[in-house]
Amino acid sequence: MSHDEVASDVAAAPRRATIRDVAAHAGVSKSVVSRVLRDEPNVSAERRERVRSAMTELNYRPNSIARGLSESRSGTVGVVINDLRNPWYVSLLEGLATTFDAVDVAPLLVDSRLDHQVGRNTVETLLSRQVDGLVVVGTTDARVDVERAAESIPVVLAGTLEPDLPTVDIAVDDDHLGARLATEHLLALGHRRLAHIQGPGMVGRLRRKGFEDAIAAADAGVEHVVEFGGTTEEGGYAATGRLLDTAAPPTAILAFNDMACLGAMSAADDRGVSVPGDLSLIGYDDTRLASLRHISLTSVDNGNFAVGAQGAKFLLRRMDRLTAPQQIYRHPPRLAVRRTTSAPR
Amino acid sequence: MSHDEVASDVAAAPRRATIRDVAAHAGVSKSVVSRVLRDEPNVSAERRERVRSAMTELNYRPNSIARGLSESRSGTVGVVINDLRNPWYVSLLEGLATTFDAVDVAPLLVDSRLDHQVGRNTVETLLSRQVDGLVVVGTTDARVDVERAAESIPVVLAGTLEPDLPTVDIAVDDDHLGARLATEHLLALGHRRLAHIQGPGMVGRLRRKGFEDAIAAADAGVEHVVEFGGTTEEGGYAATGRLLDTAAPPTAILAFNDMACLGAMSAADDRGVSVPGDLSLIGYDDTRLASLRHISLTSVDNGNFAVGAQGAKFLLRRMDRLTAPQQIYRHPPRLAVRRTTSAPR
DNA sequence: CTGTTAGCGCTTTCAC
DNA sequence: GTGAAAGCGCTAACAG
Repeated sequence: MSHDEVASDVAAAPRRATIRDVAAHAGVSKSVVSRVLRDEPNVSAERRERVRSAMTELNYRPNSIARGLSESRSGTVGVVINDLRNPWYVSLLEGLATTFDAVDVAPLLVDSRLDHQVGRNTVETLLSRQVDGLVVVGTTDARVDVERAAESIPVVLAGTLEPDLPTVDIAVDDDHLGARLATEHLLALGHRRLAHIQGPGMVGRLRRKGFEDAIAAADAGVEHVVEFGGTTEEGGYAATGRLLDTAAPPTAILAFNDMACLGAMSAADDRGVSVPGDLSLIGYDDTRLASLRHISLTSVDNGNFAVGAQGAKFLLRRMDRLTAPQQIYRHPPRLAVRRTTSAPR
Repeated sequence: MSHDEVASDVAAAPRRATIRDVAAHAGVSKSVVSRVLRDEPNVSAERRERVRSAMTELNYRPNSIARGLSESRSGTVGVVINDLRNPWYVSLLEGLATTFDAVDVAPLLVDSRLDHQVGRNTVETLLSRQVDGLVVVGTTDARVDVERAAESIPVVLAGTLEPDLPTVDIAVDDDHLGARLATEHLLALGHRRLAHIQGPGMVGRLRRKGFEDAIAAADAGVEHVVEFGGTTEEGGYAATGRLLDTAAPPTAILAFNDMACLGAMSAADDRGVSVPGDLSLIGYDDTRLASLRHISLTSVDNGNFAVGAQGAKFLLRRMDRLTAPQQIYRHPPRLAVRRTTSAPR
């Protein structure tokens, strides 16, 4: 068969150089090239150099798919986030990415809410993509899928405590402590009528407990009330409405998160209740939102970068040893005091 | 060799069923299974059924890596975002993901700012992961890398106009129109001293042009000034400071984006300038931020979901035909009027 | 240290 | 219709 130019409008994309081409070019065998590629020791300095320069000359780039097939791993991990629109996860993701990058693992990010909308099973899709592990970021509604996944691949939770399985590691901030710190701050300012807007799941229960325990530890004479508000601005807005439209409204509110806290702020605005004059507010997560000047929310910094980084480390460890005993990391949170808290009038 | 149980703490993870197992189980050849897998026609109904049930029985899941190696494609595309912390891209991403999901392509999301920090080359990393294409979301600083990448794989720009290459498709909103709409709104309200906070790059220039053209088309007697402010809250804050601390400050400002607009809002707060009473403000992108009650920014909705969806379609098309002629999609923007604009005092 | 030889799980000819 | 055989680009034994 002659080597005539095939009629085609596609530029004759020069086939990528393969390990074989490099071997030929350097006058060695494939194996040597493979060894150089993986920085193995058993290669003479001279040939190593020869291979290296052959690689640059041919503009060689290893094919990670082929490698994956050989090593039966993909070099990717699935990162399941419930809803990308609430950006509390941003620095957690950065923590994950930084750690994974260092070992050449690529996170495959999926928004399970979105997947749900288009009717596909997030976890199943990731599994068929051969992800080497799974990071569940924040409360998930794909609980059973996660449990099933944990049977076949390493799974860690970051920023959530559920589902709590013996072979699933957990990296979170200490929600109980965070809520306690926030509440103590309010008590120290002199507030005596406090409210908490509770969020969902175990995290929600822990933050509530932290709130209540701080109050229980305080002098008597502190009133408190808990209202369910969820994770959204909307939820915080509604809950705060219910709290403020009472005979003796609270003088301070600890919200489940920053979004709900913003909702609380708006509810206060609507009623002419001044923040922090008439009402102190504390959020949770210390998102970028909280630090915007115009908002300037006092908020609990849950150290999400560290949580993400530790979650990634847990996963990497578990990738070596699927059934290792469960490890839990609780990051100590820190209160970031800004302009939505002050002493009560 | 005997089949003794090997001492191991790892649960004998039952090897995933392969196409071979399915074939054996169904009593057919690999080829038939492969055909069923890809919904090819030339398989008798009876055997097709047999293969199907063998698959379910064995809980078979195709290995996308192996498939990728065979078809020399990975089924992934790289999505390069400059900075995840400014969430203007969220719905653009949803548009991308929705379209890609439908054809089983997985977006590999990378934050080039973060990559830059850890000293790795975003585009190069993606290429070595064998992505089948590249989506550049928003202004990028990896311009030359993108240009190089465009030589070997399909590239589209979403929400940015640079680098403008003949084989790189573009999906954006019509920035000139968007800025014009916003400016006309201000003019219609009666404002006669307007300012614009300009952002970077071609998008920045277009929005500025839209601003200026709207004013040029208006009755005479409209003063205007442009101040560079960039994309961040910080930048908007500083620029607005400069604008307000003059003898005849503007009564309305069109900011480059919502973040800068929030900065503008804070600068106004600091000076006791009331919004919208003394100063009307318009953002751009209509992010989730803008619609938060407490913020309630008038903003230009750039239809990012549609932009993302169209960008994805462009890329899929180009994956069939790398050198197709350039296509450009300009989404018509829409002004979302909220509480930061009103007639001047 | 080096080269040879088998695969990894799938698609893709090409005969039958 | 169906099956056999030959890869995709790499890693991983195994002899030398």
